[in-house]
Amino acid sequence: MTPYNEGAVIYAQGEPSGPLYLVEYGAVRIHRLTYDGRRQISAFHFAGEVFGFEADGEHHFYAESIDRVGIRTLRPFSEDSNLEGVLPLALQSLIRAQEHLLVLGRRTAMEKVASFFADLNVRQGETGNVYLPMQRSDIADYLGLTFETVSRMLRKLIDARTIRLASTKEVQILNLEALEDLSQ
Amino acid sequence: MTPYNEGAVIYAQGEPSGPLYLVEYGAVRIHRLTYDGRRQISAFHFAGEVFGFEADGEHHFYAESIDRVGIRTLRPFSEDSNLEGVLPLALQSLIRAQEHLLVLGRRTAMEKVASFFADLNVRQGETGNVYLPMQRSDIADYLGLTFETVSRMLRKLIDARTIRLASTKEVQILNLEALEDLSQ
DNA sequence: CGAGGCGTTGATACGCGTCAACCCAGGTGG
DNA sequence: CCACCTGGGTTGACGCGTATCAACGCCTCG
Repeated sequence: MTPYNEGAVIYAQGEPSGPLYLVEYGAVRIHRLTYDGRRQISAFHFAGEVFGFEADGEHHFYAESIDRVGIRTLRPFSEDSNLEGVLPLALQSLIRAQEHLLVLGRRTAMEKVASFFADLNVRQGETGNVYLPMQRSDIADYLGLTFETVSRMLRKLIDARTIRLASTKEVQILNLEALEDLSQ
Repeated sequence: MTPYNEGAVIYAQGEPSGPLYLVEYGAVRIHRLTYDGRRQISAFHFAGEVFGFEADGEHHFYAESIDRVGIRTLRPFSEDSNLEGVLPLALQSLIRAQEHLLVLGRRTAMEKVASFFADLNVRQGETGNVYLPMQRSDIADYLGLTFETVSRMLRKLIDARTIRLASTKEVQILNLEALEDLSQ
């Protein structure tokens, strides 16, 4: 198990790929930059999730730690391990990417932010308390928005008593039904 | 090998999944509808490509033929076939989905349309002639735009002598470099 | 105490969506 | 064989939602 401090590069675009990575604790962002500095975050990964799939032996994205992270390396392609379990994990990543396509392509800013919180709530155990280790600009780059717009949507959700901010990194869901209606 | 006429449903959201599907000829669209009628096309598939991956035994998208299509069914999960080849195919789908995320999240309408043509050009053999079996609204729903905007971007590309329309369904690329510059 | 990074809020601009009119090609029926 | 109809595509006028630009507050760290 390897620990990383926040903001560390776990792998970079262009590096050779190989192992898979299991998040033991903390959060990771997967992203890519365009020539002109725009950034798209394609995924966040939390404890228990696996990332690092590549088709051709080379990483096409950056993986960076968001907070303090523990990563275990899996080597499913070495001779002494099974390929059995890999396909379901890859399919899980595919499903997530496809769901994200729906959000990016056909949702308003409000719907994007609402569905982001609804998704995190499910992935964090449906406690109604969502932890946001990433900063606003990370959320924006994940949802295809600006951080100002993310901030404004938060304000609207707060004013509507749908959520509450315990701190800038902790969201309490006050009205899950309303949130899910917005997420569609 | 099963032939389908245009507009046929190959599988529907909610149906049990199982086999994979190999396109022998023609084109297929994979899409989903939102409660309020908006549609997101997550992928197009052309001859030689495989689709139909699901994580949990159920289809979460619709697969429909765009024109006349021939489909071969693959049953990699039956006992007499190999699972070997499936992972690379699944990873290919994952890569495509991730690339598409970049396009949907951080590109202008012009860049989306340009990168769509550049992508089709590559997938159709880089001949400089791109065949568009799908209608404008399909392209729009794939790129997260309206069909009017797609039409307007076409007009701009034509006026800039970047492409030419041989017919509404045939694009000739006149200036590949310019197209790729727009695609990033 | 000062500086810098992150977040919020406000004013304004603009890209794309919406709505509407029109064109064109293909198919059908008289 | 032509008139008509229908659906897909194009183009234009306008409005809205989100980006952009800017100011400011707060917290952390030196």
